[in-house]
Amino acid sequence: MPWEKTFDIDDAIDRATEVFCAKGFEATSLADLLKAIGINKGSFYNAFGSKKKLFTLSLLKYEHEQRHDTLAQLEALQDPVLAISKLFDALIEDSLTDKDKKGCFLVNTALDLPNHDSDIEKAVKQGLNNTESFFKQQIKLGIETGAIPKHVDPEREAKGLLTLLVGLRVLARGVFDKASLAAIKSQAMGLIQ
Amino acid sequence: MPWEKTFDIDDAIDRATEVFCAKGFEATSLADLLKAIGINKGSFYNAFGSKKKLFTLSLLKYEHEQRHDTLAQLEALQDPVLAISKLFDALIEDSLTDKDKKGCFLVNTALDLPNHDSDIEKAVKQGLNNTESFFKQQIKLGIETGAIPKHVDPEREAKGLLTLLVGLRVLARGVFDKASLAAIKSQAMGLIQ
DNA sequence: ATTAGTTTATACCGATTGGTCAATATGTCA
DNA sequence: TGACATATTGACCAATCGGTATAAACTAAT
Repeated sequence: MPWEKTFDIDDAIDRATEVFCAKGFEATSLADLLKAIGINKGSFYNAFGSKKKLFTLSLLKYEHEQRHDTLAQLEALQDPVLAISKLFDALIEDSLTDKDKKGCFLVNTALDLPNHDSDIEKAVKQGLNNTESFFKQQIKLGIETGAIPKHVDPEREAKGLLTLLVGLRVLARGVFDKASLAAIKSQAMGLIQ
Repeated sequence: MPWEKTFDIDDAIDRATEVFCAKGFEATSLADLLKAIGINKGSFYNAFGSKKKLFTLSLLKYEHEQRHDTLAQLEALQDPVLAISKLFDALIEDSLTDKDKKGCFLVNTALDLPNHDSDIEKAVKQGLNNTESFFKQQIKLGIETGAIPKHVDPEREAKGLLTLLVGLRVLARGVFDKASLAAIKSQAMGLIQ
């Protein structure tokens, strides 16, 4: 029937995600988004409805792709210690590679949680809780296979690993250098030994 | 000669700090600041010059009072394990008490570092590095007195404690509840045992 | 009383904010 | 071909942004 869009919605969301992640919701202007996506206002509001709706879309997509997919791959390794090691390696690699220092969209938004609505809060909590569950699962598996000592408490230690992950993402945005980030990883691995 | 200011500059900076801390630099409007301080534009620009200058003042004052003074008190205890324990207790207490969930001005700004000038970056780095140094110092002291086992590496472990502290501050703004924050503390104490 | 500096209160500035809307262009289907 | 549905464009909107400027009221030391 009608006319197809001349730009790719998914691609537009990804471009918007980069800006939202780097600057946060408030500091990102509509002009920023239009420039990043490469469309003008009419198309923007026709496609997304509002700045806030696009932010929600961005966060949900990021949560799904970055976290869900990544963790699924690591789980498939069937080697908890290696999986956790690789996760921290990937975080550090990602942080050092990205010269815009955008950080992690979930972590950035988590710190800004009091300034967002409940649907955003829900999405962020779900993302981080699932990461915590991943750690818990891996620790339990490691204890079963003997790769992780029995005295490790999956529940508590998972929260510790998540906290280190979050802290790493913050400090990687300008405070810590490569060596210090590596020290965090070694602390994380120490938690499960 | 002339007339003394009718409002207290220090008090004004403190009120501004609360708003900046809760909402960040960009999302804080001049109107927000004027309302929080209780003055109007003329007085504001006469006293502070610009929004950005006040932000810098706020950050430096916070860095000095919150961090410097607090850490000095803890150092005076001459009991490393107790000092670190009390520090995390205070963080958790502070996070749970503040119903605005403002978080820590230093940590909030640290995550936003790529969007600030070099003078802000410098102040944040100094604040966090000094906290790291505090941890290192306490660990060294603990090893000397025997309260902390010799296998603990002050350099590395201090970074771990700082990362947990930063992560705690982030998660306390809406993701973690009291019990989970307590779990983080127990992880931190575990690092030095 | 003069004077210097501070306060309040407003008016104003250009620029930008998020968002709307009517006109126009473009595609698909009958 | 023509009708219809949607997409795009760009002008337009009121409100707010940070910041300046103004004038009059006020305080305190000379």
